[in-house]
Amino acid sequence: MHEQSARPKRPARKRLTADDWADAALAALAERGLAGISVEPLAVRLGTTKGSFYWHFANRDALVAAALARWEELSTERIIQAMEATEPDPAARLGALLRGATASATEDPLEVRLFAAADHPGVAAALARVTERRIGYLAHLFELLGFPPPEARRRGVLAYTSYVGHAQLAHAVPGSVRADPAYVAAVMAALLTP
Amino acid sequence: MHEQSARPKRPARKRLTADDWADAALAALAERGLAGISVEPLAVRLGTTKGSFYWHFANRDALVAAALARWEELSTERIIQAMEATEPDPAARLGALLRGATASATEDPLEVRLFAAADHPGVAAALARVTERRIGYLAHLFELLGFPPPEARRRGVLAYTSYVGHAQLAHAVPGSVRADPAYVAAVMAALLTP
DNA sequence: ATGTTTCCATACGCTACCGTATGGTCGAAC
DNA sequence: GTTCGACCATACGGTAGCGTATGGAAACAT
Repeated sequence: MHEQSARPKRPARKRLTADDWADAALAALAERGLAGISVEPLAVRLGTTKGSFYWHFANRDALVAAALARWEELSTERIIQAMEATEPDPAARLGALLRGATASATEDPLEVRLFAAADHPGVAAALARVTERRIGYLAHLFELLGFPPPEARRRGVLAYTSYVGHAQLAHAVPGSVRADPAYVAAVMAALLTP
Repeated sequence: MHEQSARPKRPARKRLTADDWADAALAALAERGLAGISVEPLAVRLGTTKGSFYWHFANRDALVAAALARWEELSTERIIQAMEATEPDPAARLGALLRGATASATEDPLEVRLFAAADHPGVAAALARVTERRIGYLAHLFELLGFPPPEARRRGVLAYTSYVGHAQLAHAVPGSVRADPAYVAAVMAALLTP
């Protein structure tokens, strides 16, 4: 008790930025859902108090918005990376995309949490934008593969719904969708058959 | 104020049963998610008070369990009806199932709410049972269609994930998956191609 | 009609969280 | 080294919901 340097929290004993709060909010969102973005518990976790929070943000909803913006930014970054992945063949690119998506979906609960929180207007809006971008990109790939636009869109929707459903099941009913290396291949075959 | 017969609530002025509470809970779950199952608001809605509730149930979680049991019962009833539907051809039966499922999924938010609440152990358990029954039945149909068991299971999973994903998208991003009569047909074609 | 059982109303305390108010501290600019 | 503004701590009040306690009212049996 004779030295006050060691607070009971992490060594992080400096001042915080709004981004620090947004990152923590995004992490809490992934771990506990939208309700996990709560000011006081986050403050404890960051080793500070509400006083800090209400300096950087007007209210809780502003923090939610910041976390969503961060997610949207990251998710579009990813799609750009996927597009720039040196993989010229559309079919191969589609396969890599699907493999990567199903793999990361089983690990990362974030997107599942977002669907669970789609009641929130901000969440719904962010989801709408990201969904449209992704389905659009998938449809684009199917067009490159020779499908006419309406059919390409249908297949894009099918590919994306199966991804979303897979992610949901993987988190809600882990046993139902156990790792099967042949699964993605079967899905690909179904998606590519003319 | 001279006649006490007319309470401000509905004409329902009789005593309640546990099932009345369970039904109300299931409705609230569909409308507002798991958090919608809350004792005091439900009491208001039923024109009564917490006193009634805590007579019939030990606590909130018992009510959640009752609502889940009711859902599970209804959902299995439905699959039995679907199985007894006078439709001998497996492919036709599959098509009818898919059409009915995607149609009802866009209207009824209940299942989407359940996935959103899969953190709750009871919800997860109910979902697990229902999911396993449904995927099992789908796999059974694919076996009838001549696919070997592992492939039948894969296609059952694919069919079910696409249903779940479709339901999710329909509720979170209504615009993305607008009614397309050719959609189910395309999905069917993809699922049935050998 | 009276006593029992069943069912409900009300009041209370408790927890978790949001948001405000206000004063304190620390670092940088002068 | 004082001053000023950025940043944070603490105390406070408010809301929503869970669960308990206890006194009644309603239905039913006798």
